[in-house]
Amino acid sequence: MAVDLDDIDWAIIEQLQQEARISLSELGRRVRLSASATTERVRNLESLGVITGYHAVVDLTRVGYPVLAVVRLKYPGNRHQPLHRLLAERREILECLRTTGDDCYTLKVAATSMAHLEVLMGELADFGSTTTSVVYSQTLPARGPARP
Amino acid sequence: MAVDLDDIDWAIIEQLQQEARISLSELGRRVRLSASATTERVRNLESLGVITGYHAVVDLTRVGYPVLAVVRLKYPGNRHQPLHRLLAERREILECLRTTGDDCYTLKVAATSMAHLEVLMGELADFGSTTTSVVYSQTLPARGPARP
DNA sequence: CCTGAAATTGCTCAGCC
DNA sequence: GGCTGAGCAATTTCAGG
Repeated sequence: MAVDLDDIDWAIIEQLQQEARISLSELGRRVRLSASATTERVRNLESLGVITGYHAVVDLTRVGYPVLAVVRLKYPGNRHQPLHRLLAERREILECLRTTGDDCYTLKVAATSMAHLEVLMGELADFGSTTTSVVYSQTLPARGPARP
Repeated sequence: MAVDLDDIDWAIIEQLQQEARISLSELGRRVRLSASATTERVRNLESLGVITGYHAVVDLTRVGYPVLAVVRLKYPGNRHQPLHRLLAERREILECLRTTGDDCYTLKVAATSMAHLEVLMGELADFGSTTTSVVYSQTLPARGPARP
């Protein structure tokens, strides 16, 4: 499942993780490769599924979601379908990880207010018992993995 | 702290959240705006801090991190400095949220193997008691908030 | 993987609505 | 605020080596 990546591949990945909107020629300059070779490398990383996408990140507070919460969901039984439907509908749920342990799911939820969070928690409570922690601050900037 | 955003701003944000590498003219076409107007809008969203960056997302398994874990850290006392140092050094820690509740921090950690995860947990254990859940699957694609 | 040239495309900035 | 159009710069692409 893992792909063999050399130094240049990793240099490309590092650059695009930091600044995804640079041109391929600028990227080539930074990793010391010609534009054509850079283009081919990037296309390859994309088609191998190493790079899965390029996304703008927004400041949640500034776009109107000042409340962020981590929710753990204890989900008895196996009927995951209804939860998946909720995930599809509710864009306030930004992330959903299925995990080992007592709490089957860990979610990241954005809300416009505590009242809004309460509504969302009500919907999640239909699925099982929840544990909610409100986020004070995001201690890290967005980043991805480095070369192992 | 919040910024007033109209429909076009949101259309721009939606597009860039999905596909951050499109050109400004292509973006303009999609949101039905001229290239110059689009450019000005995007620059504005950036300088207001609404858009904080553009980042490539990689498949953790394919780049050599097949193990992902959610770690909750119960952190007694107020000396956060040492933890911040660890965060800076250890790129395996992808995210760190400071939260309300018994567990002061929730972290997302990528590891090359369970043995590697064990090493990382050892380092985190220096700071307080930890609860670790290994992630089976990421149930959602990367996505951001929608218009409230 | 590189170079070099051609073609396309995108970007910027007036002037104007 | 936004549009158009021109001029300019840049990137992308594709041979051939």
